[in-house]
Amino acid sequence: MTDLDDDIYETAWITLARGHQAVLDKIENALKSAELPPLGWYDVLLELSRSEGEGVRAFELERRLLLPQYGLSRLLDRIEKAGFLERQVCKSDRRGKLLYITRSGEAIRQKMWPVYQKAIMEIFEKKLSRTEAVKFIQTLSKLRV
Amino acid sequence: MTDLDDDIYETAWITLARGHQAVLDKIENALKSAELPPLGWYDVLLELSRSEGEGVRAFELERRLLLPQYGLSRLLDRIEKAGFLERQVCKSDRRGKLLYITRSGEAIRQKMWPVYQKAIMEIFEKKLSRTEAVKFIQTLSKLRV
DNA sequence: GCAATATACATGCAAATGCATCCAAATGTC
DNA sequence: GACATTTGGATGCATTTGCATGTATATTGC
Repeated sequence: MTDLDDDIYETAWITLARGHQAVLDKIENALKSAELPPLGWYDVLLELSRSEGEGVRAFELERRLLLPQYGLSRLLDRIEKAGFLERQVCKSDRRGKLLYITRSGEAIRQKMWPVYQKAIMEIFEKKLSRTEAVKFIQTLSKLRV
Repeated sequence: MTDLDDDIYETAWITLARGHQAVLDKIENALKSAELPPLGWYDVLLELSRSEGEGVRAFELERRLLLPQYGLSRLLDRIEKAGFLERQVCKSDRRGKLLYITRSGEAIRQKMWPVYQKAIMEIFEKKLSRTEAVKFIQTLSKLRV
């Protein structure tokens, strides 16, 4: 079982976990320093923004952002309360809601982006070549198949 | 894809974040199904176990596990309350505490490990070659420098 | 030596999260 | 159509987290 070589995968996971945490901390700190909403809000707003006025179903966001159903429901409560999105009853399935970004939601998203991007770049661009980044993405993508 | 070309570093971060979440979910689910404590407890217990009775200072754990000071303080409260660790005043610096794993702490750690390891292996071993894992670790490590 | 500052850790309170369950609309079975 | 089952989403309640601050000891500058 505990073949010494197996430690490689354990190390891979620990490195993934700590690396993720380190980057996340930097991004959240950058947003906080700029008095902007947390990263989770950006993720939601970006998905809504990309839908080009089509509206997005909550269960779709769950899947894309890997959020638990109740977690997303309350995240949406908060973002909606801040006036950055709207929920509308979905006509083709009246159980569900269609989510739309508001004008001020789009505005805040655009204010968040440069801060967010700068934080990403300061870590990734400085430390990884483009080739390396591509390989990194390919490897990481396999973990979700 | 062009998308990948333009925002390669952004994509790298998103893939890192979602990949991390996906793996974490599987591990936490595995532990929960086995009615074992959450992953954070394992991280702490492992560090204490590795110290071979020397004791570990809380601020050391903070650094190694990338936990906020107050977060760790309360995580230690919970683990201590469960009887898995002990805090002792540090003689050479009376502000601090030395942390020791207990017998039952070591026992639970050893019960957690196979469940934890199985979850890791099911994702990493199946999807990444050893060579790929080594490269992955190298790349990820750069992000924390 | 002693005041000022920094470090190690704890804690009150507010906000976020997890769990279980609920409700309502849709779908499947007969 | 009537009834059971599934699906989309919300919510009460307990636990956990985040923020700000507190307490105690250690270190620094004079």
